Amino acid sequence: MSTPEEKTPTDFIRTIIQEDNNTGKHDGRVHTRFPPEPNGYLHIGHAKSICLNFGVANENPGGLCNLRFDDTNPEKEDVEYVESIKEDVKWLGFDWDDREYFASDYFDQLYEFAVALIKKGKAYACDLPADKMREYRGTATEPGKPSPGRSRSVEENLDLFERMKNGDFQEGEYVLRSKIDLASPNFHMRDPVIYRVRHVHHHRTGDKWCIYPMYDYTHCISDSIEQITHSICTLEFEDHRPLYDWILDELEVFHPQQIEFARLNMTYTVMSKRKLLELVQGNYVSGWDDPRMPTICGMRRRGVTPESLREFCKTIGVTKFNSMTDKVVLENCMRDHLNQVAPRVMGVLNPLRVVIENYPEESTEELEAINNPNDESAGTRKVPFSKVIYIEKEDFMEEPPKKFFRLSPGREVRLRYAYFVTCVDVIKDDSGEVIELRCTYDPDTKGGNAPDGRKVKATIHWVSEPHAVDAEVRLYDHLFKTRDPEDLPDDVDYKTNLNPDSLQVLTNCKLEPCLRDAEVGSRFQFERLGYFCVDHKDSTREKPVFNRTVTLRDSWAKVEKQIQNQPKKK
RNA sequence: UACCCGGUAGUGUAAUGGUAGCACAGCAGAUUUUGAUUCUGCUAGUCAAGGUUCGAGCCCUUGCCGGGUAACCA
Repeated sequence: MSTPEEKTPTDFIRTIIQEDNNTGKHDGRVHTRFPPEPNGYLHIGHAKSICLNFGVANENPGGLCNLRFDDTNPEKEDVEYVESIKEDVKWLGFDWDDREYFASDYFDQLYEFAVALIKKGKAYACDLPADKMREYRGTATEPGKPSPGRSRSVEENLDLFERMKNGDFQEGEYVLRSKIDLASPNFHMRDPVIYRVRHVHHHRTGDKWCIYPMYDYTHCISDSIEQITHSICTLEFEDHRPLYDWILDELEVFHPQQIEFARLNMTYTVMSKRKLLELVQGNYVSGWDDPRMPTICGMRRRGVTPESLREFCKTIGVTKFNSMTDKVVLENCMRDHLNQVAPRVMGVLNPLRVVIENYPEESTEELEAINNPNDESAGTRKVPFSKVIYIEKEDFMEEPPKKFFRLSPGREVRLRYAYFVTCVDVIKDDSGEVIELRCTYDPDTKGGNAPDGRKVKATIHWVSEPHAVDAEVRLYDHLFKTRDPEDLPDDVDYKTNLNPDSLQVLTNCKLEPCLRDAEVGSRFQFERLGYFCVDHKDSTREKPVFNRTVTLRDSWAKVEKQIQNQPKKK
């Protein structure tokens, strides 16, 4: 068996870095950064970026990756997000050591650089209101018009900028703009705004500043200050690269290379922070860490392991073309890892009572069960068995179709690690619903083997009634019912694609007794059902709560579908 | 519309100008005290047309299709 994380992926970014190493561009130095804005929780798309940036650093001798918070827009940002981001990056398995930076740490330097730009005649204060500025910027086919402030003297600009900083102006009254090229076909070069006035409190600098630098201006300088060699970002910043380069060239400072890659899109979910925020605030989900969310904390709560998330990021690769990754790829990674590490247990989600008529009344046996067939060192455990047990409702059919191998009247099946049992009677309530089964067992088949060599076609799981732990189990399905929830006409809201059945809560589940002491966050395979994880928020010893991380592969479900689709022919 | 970027099996990705490979999905079979896992086999691809070349997925031209940008957000 191959360990999941041995072969390093290759992609165009790693190729660029390799070439730079070969030519000695940065003396063999590789320094990246992961630069989230602290205005929301990290999601699986960020995981892709984290794995790329930290991964590249880890693969190169002496490589480093900084964690930098891009906190230049105080209106949307908060320390709550800073803390969650740090927790998520750590949980994913990456370490930035002491290299934790904030763009806001550079506000003083950024200010001085802006002054330098003004002195060079490359920046000016502009008092055009926002709508006028848009108008002056021109169109795709017409160049922009110079704003009246464009011809101001250096001295005036210096004075105006200082007064902006001192709070002499209202928001929107003045901005600082770079002086580049109003006729550029690239709108980002038509004198973009680099500072705006905002009289708001910043979560780190407090009320020290009332002017805040814009992203384009801040990001390249932050990269430069931190001696970043490769500044990796997503595709939508391609058009910003000329501006990134222009600023650093004008300032004549260390010049990192910006490289863009395609962000992750995944089926049955949305990835934009705005939409995820909306789902949280509108109570469409229980919070950022709702297990249906594509957020890192949501997936953590659901039971996804960091190993499988990293493996997923490796699998999807890094390219420049927009793609839609199928969610089953993620699920495959989840199963792959959980299959290796998750202990097996038995749990009945939809219990059906079974009385074993010929089993002694007060007797209890301890049967030996294997904890993990893929890991011998996981050992075995004892599972109690008694006269009354629960089995899964789905494991019984009164009138079974041909390919149904499980229990039905008169049929014999194996109870895993226990005995062969045969159904001898079906008890129904007034409405005709099956509420109890009567079975007999064969004492010679203890442990699950028949001395006479006879075979059964099915082995089913079970839980002893007097020993059962009552639990709540939450089953999750896609958050959205369509593969691409955002693929809609302009006038239709994506929320109409929300899947009304994405959460199913089962409150009458019966679990084997060892699960009473399961630690919060621990993960198990409920045999024949899937992987489950103890919910870290709502689970208590008295009332355990489990989240289903992912189901097992289910080839029976396919057969079942075929049967349903085939019209019964006589 | 202008500018920028991109198009390789169903999906996601590989291939110094030299045999188009891998994974997931799908299909078929073997093993199985989980209809799981594991194993074996199969299916299926270079957007189009020209050009350069002994040879093009890769280089050039044109077209087609898809995405991005046109915030005092990042």
